[in-house]
Amino acid sequence: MKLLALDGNSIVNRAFYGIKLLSTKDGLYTNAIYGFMNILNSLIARENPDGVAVAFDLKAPTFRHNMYDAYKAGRKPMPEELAQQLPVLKELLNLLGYHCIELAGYEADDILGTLSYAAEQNEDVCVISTGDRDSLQLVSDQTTVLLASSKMGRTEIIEYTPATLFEKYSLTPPQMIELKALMGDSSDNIPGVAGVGEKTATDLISRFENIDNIYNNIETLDIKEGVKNKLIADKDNAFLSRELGTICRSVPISVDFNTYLNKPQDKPKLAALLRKLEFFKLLEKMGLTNIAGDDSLDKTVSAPAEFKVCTADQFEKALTKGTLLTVMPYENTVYFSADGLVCKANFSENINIIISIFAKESLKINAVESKVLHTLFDQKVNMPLPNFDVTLAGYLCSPSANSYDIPRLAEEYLNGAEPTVIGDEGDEQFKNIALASMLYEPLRAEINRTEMGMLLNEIEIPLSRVLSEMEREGFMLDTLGVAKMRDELNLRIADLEKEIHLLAGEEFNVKSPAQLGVILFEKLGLKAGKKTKSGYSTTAEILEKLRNDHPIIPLVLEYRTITKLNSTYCEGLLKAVQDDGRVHTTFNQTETRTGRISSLEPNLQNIPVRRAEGRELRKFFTAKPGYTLVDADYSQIELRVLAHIAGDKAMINAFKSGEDIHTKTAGEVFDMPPLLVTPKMRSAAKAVNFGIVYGIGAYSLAQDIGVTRAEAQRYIDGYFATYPDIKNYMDSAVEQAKEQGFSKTLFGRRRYLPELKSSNGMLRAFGERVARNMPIQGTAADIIKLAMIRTRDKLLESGLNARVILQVHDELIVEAEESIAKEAGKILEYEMEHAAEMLVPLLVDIHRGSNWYIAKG
DNA sequence: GCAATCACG
DNA sequence: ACGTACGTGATTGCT
Repeated sequence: MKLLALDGNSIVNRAFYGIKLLSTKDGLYTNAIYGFMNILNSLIARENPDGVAVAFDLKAPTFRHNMYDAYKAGRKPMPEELAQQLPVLKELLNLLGYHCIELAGYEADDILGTLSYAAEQNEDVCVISTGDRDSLQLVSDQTTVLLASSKMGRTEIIEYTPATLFEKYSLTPPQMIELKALMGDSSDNIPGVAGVGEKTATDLISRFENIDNIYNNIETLDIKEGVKNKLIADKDNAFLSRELGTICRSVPISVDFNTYLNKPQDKPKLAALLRKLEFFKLLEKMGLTNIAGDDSLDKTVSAPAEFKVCTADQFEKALTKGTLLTVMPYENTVYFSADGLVCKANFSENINIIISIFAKESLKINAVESKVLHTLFDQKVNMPLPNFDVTLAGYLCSPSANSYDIPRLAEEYLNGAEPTVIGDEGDEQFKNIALASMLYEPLRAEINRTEMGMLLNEIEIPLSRVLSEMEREGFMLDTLGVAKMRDELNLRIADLEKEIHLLAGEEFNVKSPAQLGVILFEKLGLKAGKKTKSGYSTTAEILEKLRNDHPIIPLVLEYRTITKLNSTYCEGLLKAVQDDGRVHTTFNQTETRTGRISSLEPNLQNIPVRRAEGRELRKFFTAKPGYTLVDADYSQIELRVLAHIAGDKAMINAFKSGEDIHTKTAGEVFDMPPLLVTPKMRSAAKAVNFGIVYGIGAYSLAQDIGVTRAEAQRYIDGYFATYPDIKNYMDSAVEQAKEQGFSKTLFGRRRYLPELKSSNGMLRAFGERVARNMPIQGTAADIIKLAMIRTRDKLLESGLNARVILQVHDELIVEAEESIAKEAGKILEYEMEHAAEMLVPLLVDIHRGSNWYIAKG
């Protein structure tokens, strides 16, 4: 039989520190369990064992502590976030049918040693997985060790057999103990021989086999005088270290491998635990989705609901006044649910029934993915704005989730309760529409509890229709212009590549950072700025510093710029253009943790603008014939939001004065009249203003503007002295988020921040920056969303031939018929500036033009 | 499927 | 001693 034996503590530690802190909505940390399961499952897939045993350390002192007081002294205690995951992990492993072994007085290593010894006696096979090199002493013909090592931040697994061990260390497995006797182990506080490290120790052991041979003949052996003296001085420690480092192979546990065959799984309990952990992918992979939760673990199980499939005709006739109608799009079909009935209607074949369903009086509509519904219905079905949307509600309730599809939401809010669907004929969408109707109640309750009704009803639901319309409108692209640019870029790319190869003295793939790193930093001997996990960093920031050190550098930089323009933008856009000559992006309304929208395929929110070469591209984003683009962007919206939220009088006055905020800030901070503020001072002030919005740190600010950390700190101190309420706000934003567990915008949009409870300083600091930034970025996002909705409505009401076609976070673009463009611009400007009532005015810069380059002003 | 890089606000 | 700005998406190389 083949046993997979894991060092539970070692693996779980790796998982914990390797994966960012995750937590369920109940605040249970899960990252270590999650990582452990990933590792375990990949090991099982790789080894296909007959049984799995996981060995754990206990807190109790071991025989090694009795032998040596200082054993493992100075070890940091296990962080609370990890400690609380261990009992849950053990429960999970047991439910999965695996075996957890732990024994007072012994470490996990000793248990593994005993299991591997048993394998040798019984002609079984033992595969050990650990991150601890100590176990290498256990390698034999029957025992292989899979050692997980973090090579530059990423884990790789190396398989050790006696042969590969000898190849790497030139030592046999038992000699690994002798090695440790000499070199010690700082992590366990095992002393070894002072001054002897891995190199010397390996050399000695490979020549003399073990420390007995060394010490028995120490005077006559060919050893350097200095090393010899060290050995003599620490003789006792060497022998002590050998004892400490020797894994005990006779722990009183069962050595009959049949004991460790996989047990049958307790599926209901397993399903309930996986749900509690929110491991929905795993639940699905294990085919447990349909297993109802076990009450002993779960608090509430929704009453089973029954749904009958009927025809769209029957459904339409059975619809009663005022009932809740749940609607879900799926490809070219619409699924409906109401009063325990479900049906589907093909959008083309049954369109009349769909129309008459929505024509019913006083329906309450519960939508799934409103935006997709609006897109499907377009102008053919007049669907009023839904009263609810389970997808958008799910997003508002937990904006950091990875998915808002119905099965996932059902797992979270219905606790695995399954609807009974009669007559579904294997169409699983019937189950989904039933679930969607069941999701209405719990999600509505959660939206009410968290006071996000306004966000859902006044912002996200109406916005979904605006986004659908914007996607349908699209943005006209001058494809001939883009193609011409592509051809020109291709010529330059070919030239640049030749020159770069010439200067490098060989051909290589300039696009490969790995190959480029070798050329620049090894072959050409340029000074590497270290960084990155897998080699040299070759970012533009590093290369820029080397610009004058070698003629190849400016060429590489130009190559990068141009290939980026060509691949991502010229080629990318040409691939995305539709038959109508326009690019139709997709807006994702449930992606960002802050409430912004994102844009994909193609992403129209990152079209180049900062540098001249890239900005040229915007000339190909045009208005259609007879139309003009109107482009309006908020001036400093995030800083204005900050001034408002913080209620900082000085900053509010700065904005009210209408002066340039960065100049004004510089003037205040450096105590100068605005006229005497130099460009250098202004740009420093601008960097601090940015930094403040991002949550600030002196180190990063110093990096950004190229001053010392102390200097940066002085700027920050000066800034807070000028705007004292900003400082107060920053502190209270963090404090409040820590108390409540989330940050929120002016409109109540939440972002939960479990990071703030972390004992990992870096992660906590990240959480604190987010707590300062999210209300600012998120409020600005809420505001422009309101502006989009109102602009769209006003343009429609006014009967003007003008449509919103794009949003880029603080910028809106309207395509308007030339003759009314000015009027449309007035509406756009007014609605943006009046989207929210604030302590500071909201201002927009607005321009018109035949293409985006011009309209951007 | 992830890491590195670079485009935007 | 360490190592960071906040929020995204697309392309490419590499395992």
